[in-house]
Amino acid sequence: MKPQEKPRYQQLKEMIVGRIMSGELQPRDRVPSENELVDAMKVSRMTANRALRELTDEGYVDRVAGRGTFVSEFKAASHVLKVRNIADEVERRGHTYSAIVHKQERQPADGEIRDALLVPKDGEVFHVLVVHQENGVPIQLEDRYILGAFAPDCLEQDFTRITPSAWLNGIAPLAEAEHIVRATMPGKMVRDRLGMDEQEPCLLVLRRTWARGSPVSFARLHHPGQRFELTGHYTPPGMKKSMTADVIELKDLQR
Amino acid sequence: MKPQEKPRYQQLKEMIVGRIMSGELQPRDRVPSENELVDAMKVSRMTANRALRELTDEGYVDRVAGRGTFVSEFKAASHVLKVRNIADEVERRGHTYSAIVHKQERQPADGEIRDALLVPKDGEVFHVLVVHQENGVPIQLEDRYILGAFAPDCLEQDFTRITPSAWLNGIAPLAEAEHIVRATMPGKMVRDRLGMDEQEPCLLVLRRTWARGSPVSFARLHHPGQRFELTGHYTPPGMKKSMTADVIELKDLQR
DNA sequence: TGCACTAGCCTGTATATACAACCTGCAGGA
DNA sequence: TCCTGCAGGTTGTATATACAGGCTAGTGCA
Repeated sequence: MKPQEKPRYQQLKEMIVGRIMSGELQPRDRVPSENELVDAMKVSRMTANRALRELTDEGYVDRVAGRGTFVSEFKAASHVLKVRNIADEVERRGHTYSAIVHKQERQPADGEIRDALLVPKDGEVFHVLVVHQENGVPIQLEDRYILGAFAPDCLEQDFTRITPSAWLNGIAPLAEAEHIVRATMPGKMVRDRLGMDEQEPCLLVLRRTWARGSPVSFARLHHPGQRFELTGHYTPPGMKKSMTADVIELKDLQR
Repeated sequence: MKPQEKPRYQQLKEMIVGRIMSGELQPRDRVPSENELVDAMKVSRMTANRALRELTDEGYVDRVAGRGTFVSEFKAASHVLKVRNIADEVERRGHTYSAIVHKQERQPADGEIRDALLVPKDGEVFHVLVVHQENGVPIQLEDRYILGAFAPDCLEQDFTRITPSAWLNGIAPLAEAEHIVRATMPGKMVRDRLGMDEQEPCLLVLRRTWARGSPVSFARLHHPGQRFELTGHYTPPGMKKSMTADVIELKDLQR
């Protein structure tokens, strides 16, 4: 190993993650086997094994003895700090999910949004305003801005059938996410759309996500404070084979 | 490898984690080196290496080439979903941390607390009520219950010098944690202790922690909504050597 | 046609070996 | 006395090899 070089197993990992992030390898696609990597990259099988094994631990790929190695379905971002897809949350509770799309339009990027998404000069963003409902009751107001260049066919999507977040995740795997959680008193617009009382506080989650190396979406997620909470559960890694993932999820208080 | 046996590297890992969890190995203690494990456990060096390397990834130990392997300072819980020690948070911002202890007393476990901590019959808990301050301004009201059997000398601690959470973490490493985040309107007691306005919402974090296999502490952490927020940052694992940890931290809005 | 079996690929684990880089403590020289 | 340099232990990486066990496709038999 030459001095300034990275370890070979690390090079292998970055090569494979690069192919996944660029979209060359799609979820469920087959990743080269250990022996193929041995031949192609001139490494020993143990080195290829280490690269693929670590990618498994990190959630990029799944391996099945006898079949091969495949790109994971939910990829990196589902691994550690996932805010679950709200439609899945609702259905997991056995309830009915529905959504109302209030806005879905193209607009020039203004100051705050332009900064958050690093929108290039005269670049555009899409603005989506959706109310998510559980059994017909509003539980989240999603106020989302999406980088125009990343998702050009945003206006053709039916966001009552797929949530914006799930749709974005399908375009390219999420590489990075930033969350801010605040307690606020909602303005009138938010209160009306969520059917909240005057005195009810609001749990506000700001979420910015990255893909392919740059921020692609920024969302303000408002939740009625009296009815919802975020929960997180942490268990130490590695000791159990079928570990429950560490997630932050939105939970119905059922009051 | 015999059929019903676990892999040897896994046995090694569990043996070492067992020693850490039981307190036999304390933070900063030296863990047996690879060659010592080779002799003691009759495995090859690569197998010992894999065990120790995975424990490093999982945050249990730190390794330094040339020196050895040592039990990590902050242990498992600091790894993924850490709510940082509030005193460290404040000092990291270059501000002055202080605390006021309002209550520090022994009491019988009542219904909700008894359930949360699985307190045995006629078991006791300690109740601690502390206001944490940044530059003299209250930023968190900590309302904590600690299992009596776990921390018998709780009443002798000076919680203006060490936070209850840091003290508990020193008794035994945290094995598991559960968080619930809510937006609420605070009651008068909370409002007064935190110096909040009537109309100001409260960011409430409920936190339950496990050690040695059972819950040991339950805390309600109230934060003034106008001044604080929780932030989380997620970056994909494994690609960078000096990765910023994924933490949820309490951030001063500096309004 | 239908079914059983096997060859061949795949992952999972384990070992022995090798070399580089790093750190500490100590011996020996200036 | 100070400090230089080396010996020995430690981790980090890489390779070659081996065997067990899971999966699949195709061969060949009934």
